[in-house]
Amino acid sequence: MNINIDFVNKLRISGLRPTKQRLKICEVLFNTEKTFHFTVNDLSKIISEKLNQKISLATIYNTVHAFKKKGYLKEISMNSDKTYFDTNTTHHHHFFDSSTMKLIDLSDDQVEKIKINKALPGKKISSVEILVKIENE
Amino acid sequence: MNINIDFVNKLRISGLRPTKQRLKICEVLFNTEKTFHFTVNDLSKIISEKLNQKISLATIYNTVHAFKKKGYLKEISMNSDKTYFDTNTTHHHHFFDSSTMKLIDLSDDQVEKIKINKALPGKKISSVEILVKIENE
DNA sequence: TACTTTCTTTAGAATCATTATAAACTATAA
DNA sequence: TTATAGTTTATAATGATTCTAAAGAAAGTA
Repeated sequence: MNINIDFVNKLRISGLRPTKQRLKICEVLFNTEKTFHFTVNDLSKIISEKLNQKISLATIYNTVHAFKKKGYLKEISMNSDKTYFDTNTTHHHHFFDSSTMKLIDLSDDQVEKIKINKALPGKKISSVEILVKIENE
Repeated sequence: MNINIDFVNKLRISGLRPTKQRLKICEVLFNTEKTFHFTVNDLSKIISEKLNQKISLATIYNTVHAFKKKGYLKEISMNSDKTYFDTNTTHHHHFFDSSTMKLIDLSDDQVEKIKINKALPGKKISSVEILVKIENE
């Protein structure tokens, strides 16, 4: 499996030991054409149901947080009982469909430049995220 | 107290019975100059510690949700372990200061008009919210 | 290779916000 | 005053997330 060699290197470079649990999670998250949104519960189900593997929930939480810290995942800012993560770490925004409870990417160039005309002394902007809520017409 | 007469009327108009618990919560939330942000836990503390009153947590949850449903409160979209509410129900956005974990209003006219150049068939936009994360310089 | 250290994984317990339940209570209308 | 529908409440239940402490695995060193 040469796919995994990349992941092994990436993990090592990040200071994370390439354990088989982390490699499995890498495959699920980063071995796809398209980026996607997920909750820890989603990820856990993919691993146990689709791949028939057993990785402890605690490990999945640990790994997701470690990946987020390293910048390989983004946490999405929205109010929900669950926390959503995004494998698309480029700067972009989201639609949230209240009818289906699903997130949809809204790329940066599909939004006209946002200009914030308010400065807060001693503070700098670290991110600007738009959440567009949609519903059935 | 003529303040309360207003609240009694407002509650009645909204189809909510003006109970003493709801009136007390109205006073805390709406009897101030400035709007503010709070969590259910904050509100509960204000009532028990500052006002020395006892309102069940369940009632506070019920009331806050009822007020939100009627449009007297807004829920703020951001990822946090707690849910934040806002007594400012006009259309506006937020700064979230990661250093202090506090929300700051960003009024609509302090943001240049947002244009979303992506339409989703069969869906309509119900809200557009910007969250600007800031940190110490 | 053997040993040591440090990092990881794990099951299960603990925590914390929130919601559900069901009985007691209260506002309202007739 | 009485009946009814809406409310409050304590408490239990739920569900996501974090903590714990012990067992296991990777990396570094000789």
